[in-house]
Amino acid sequence: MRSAAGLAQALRPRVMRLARRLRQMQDDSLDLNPNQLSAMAVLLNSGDQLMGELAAQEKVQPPSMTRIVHGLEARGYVARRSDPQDHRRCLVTLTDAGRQVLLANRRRRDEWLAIRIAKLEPADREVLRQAIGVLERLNQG
Amino acid sequence: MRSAAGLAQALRPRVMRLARRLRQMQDDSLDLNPNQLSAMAVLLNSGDQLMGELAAQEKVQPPSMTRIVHGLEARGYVARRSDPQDHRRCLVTLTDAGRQVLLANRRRRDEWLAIRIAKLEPADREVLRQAIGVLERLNQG
DNA sequence: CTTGATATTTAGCATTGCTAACTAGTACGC
DNA sequence: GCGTACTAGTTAGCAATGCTAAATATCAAG
Repeated sequence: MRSAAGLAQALRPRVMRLARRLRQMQDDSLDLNPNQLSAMAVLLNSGDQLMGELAAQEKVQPPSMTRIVHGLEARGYVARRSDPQDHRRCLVTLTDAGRQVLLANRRRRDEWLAIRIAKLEPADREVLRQAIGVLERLNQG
Repeated sequence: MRSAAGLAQALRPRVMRLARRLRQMQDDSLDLNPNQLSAMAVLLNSGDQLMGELAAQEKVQPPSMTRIVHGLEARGYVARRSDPQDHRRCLVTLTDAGRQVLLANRRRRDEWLAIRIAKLEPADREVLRQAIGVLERLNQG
């Protein structure tokens, strides 16, 4: 079972299942939905963004991003200001409070996975370490 | 970076991203939503189910499963009959048409992944082959 | 045969995505 | 300059889909 097709058949359900469980971890006890969390992650990783850029990156339509950002703004996790060069544009910035909430949440999810990884054999961890690069190439290709 | 925490931090985003792309693949040109597809997968893997069992397995409330199954029944992908022993109960069965659609869809998604896997180096494929078992243990643990 | 429990469905609400239409700001040709 | 066309974002309203509460149908026990 080293053919690409065979590997795909075996890998897909396992990746999907792990992702589903990781996703379930993030909802508890946080008044942010997955979209809001995801938009904040873009701001953390790529810095301030225009509404349109955010919508494009998150693959939602502009009106949907308006709603998502409104929720974040109401909670004080992002701030908005109009672009001084072009007043049609609207720049969205992650606030310190937003950054803290996001990092805390990310840490919590990573912990859940880390605990499970810690229970594996050392050889299994070595496989995972190598898999990081492979997954990266798989996602980019 | 061999610690469980470090591995978790590196792996989580890559697994989530791959899963997101795999999920996006499945919607095109099929009149079934992810819930319906997932319910059919349960029927394929575990055989006929009661409405309640199906709802529990899919972690949705019974009324939601009613709606999901109605859609599948209207398309002829599942059949329902009341349990001969207990007429309150309702058994749901995958039809042949349903099985074919499900398998065709699964094949299509696997193909997308297989094409990407085929572009990797042989050494990378070997890592993936080993990762299958590791992921399995990670999901079970 | 009546009372209470169980499986499922129906009714109606909240959330969230979308498209279409609107508002505000910019840019270009005359 | 000024009107026309374009662009960024928002508002309005629809469709899909999750939920809870209440209704329906069936079973089980005294």
